[in-house]
Amino acid sequence: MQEILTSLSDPTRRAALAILWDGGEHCVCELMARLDASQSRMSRHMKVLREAAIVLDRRDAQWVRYRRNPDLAPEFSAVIDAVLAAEDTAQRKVA
Amino acid sequence: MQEILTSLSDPTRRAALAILWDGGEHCVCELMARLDASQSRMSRHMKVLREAAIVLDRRDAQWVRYRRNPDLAPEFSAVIDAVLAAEDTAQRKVA
DNA sequence: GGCGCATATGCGCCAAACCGCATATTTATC
DNA sequence: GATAAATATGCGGTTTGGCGCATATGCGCC
Repeated sequence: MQEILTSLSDPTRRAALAILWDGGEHCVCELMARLDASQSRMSRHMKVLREAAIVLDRRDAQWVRYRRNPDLAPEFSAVIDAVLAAEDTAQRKVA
Repeated sequence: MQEILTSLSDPTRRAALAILWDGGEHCVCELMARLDASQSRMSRHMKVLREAAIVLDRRDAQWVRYRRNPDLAPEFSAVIDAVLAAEDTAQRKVA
């Protein structure tokens, strides 16, 4: 739980999760581009998410593809879903 | 959202929320005792929760009674509910 | 084997978070 | 008005987190 929440307390990591939460695979380079983050920054953030077991990674040629961990305990998935939904709602309110 | 998650990333604050989430009022001295936290530590943690608008406080004689903020946006309440539920589940699994 | 692209990581720096200790403030009691 | 209980807060110290820069590593291609 602690690790999950620490992971969620960074806006860049939440944004990355919002992208990964579509269920698909996304390479670091894509995340970098979409989130306007430097390479080392993005890589480190993904490491945090990986070590918290929130996401899984897979080597594919020169890329590393990240994806949502489907085996994450449901209680934790529920937390992440709630956070992403809340952020989405807050976003819409502003827009 | 950032403030909410920062608030939730401390275990003492989560424990305090778990107590306050019964809907009742609880003074700092009670939280101190139940969470085995020093006075200044507890007071500061409650300040964080108050400034994030997660809880409300009320002066009552020499005590300050804290309670859940009923007007917290539902998206945020949902996040907190999910976190407390997850922690509860994790707890039961161990016990 | 050398080159180029994608990713990871060691290092040092700076900012933020948490804590204990001491002190201030508010209120009740006598 | 002095005293005691409950709470808040200024201060200094330690830890943790995020970052950029440089460098290492893995992989495909020629």
